[in-house]
Amino acid sequence: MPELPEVETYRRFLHELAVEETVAAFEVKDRHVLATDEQVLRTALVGRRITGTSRLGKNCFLHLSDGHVLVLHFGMTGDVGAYRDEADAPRFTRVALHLGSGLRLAFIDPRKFGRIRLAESVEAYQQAKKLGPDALAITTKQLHTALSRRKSLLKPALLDQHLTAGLGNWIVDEVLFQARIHPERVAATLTEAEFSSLHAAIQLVLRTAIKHEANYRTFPASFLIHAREWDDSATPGTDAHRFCPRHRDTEIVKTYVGGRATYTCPICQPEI
DNA sequence: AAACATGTTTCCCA
DNA sequence: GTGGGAAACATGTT
Repeated sequence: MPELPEVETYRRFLHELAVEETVAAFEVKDRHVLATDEQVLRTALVGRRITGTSRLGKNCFLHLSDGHVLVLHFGMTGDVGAYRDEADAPRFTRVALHLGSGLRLAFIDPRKFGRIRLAESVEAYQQAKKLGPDALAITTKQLHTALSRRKSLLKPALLDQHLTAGLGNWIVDEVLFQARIHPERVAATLTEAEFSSLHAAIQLVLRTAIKHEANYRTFPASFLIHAREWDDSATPGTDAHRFCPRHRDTEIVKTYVGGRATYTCPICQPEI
């Protein structure tokens, strides 16, 4: 789940519940998700106030009253939750922040690919991870500059968080479908018009997804996402799922690009 | 029951 | 340094 729109949705959830609250306790149920020493985290958190939240790409930040930030990265299966009684702790809660109000915020992560760490600042973290500009903030010009030096395939380039931060596998497929560009085009060969379409599609897909709180099933019918996982009307003997929203007779094709499952419409997104 | 999975990092190779 | 491919991580779902 956690690509940029999910993380933005989580951030808003945490913002409402946590800002102006004090951290009363830091409970670790599974150390595996900690990227900073447990005691260091506890010392940094307990007694501090949460002054605000922010997000960069797929990373969510809780700002602390001493200026440091708690960085949440949700890996592949991370989620957030809130509860009051231990008996109501969500399944797979790995870490819980107990707030002064008595509410407990859960960092939920079945597969434990997510990480919690402390950073000096958002900027310090961005530098350490060499993260590019947020995918919602990147300009057409910045996108153009970054991609026009790339000889790699377009899809892997867009997934590279150093280039721009926040795009994940599902979003990139949707963006490329909306922009009508094939994922295996060489990044540097896009035309001016294609760079513009690409930028517009990134904005459209991210804004739409955030508006729907990343609840993919409620996305517009014009989105490719509906032809994915939950739509298991695949034609027997093929790897296709359903049909292109624009060409009702054309089956969406599943391939692998850069090792990742990739869905395209062969008519909308002609190869090379 | 084997296959597949939304992310990131690392290693090996050209 | 650049880019590709595969593996590893840990575990749930189909």
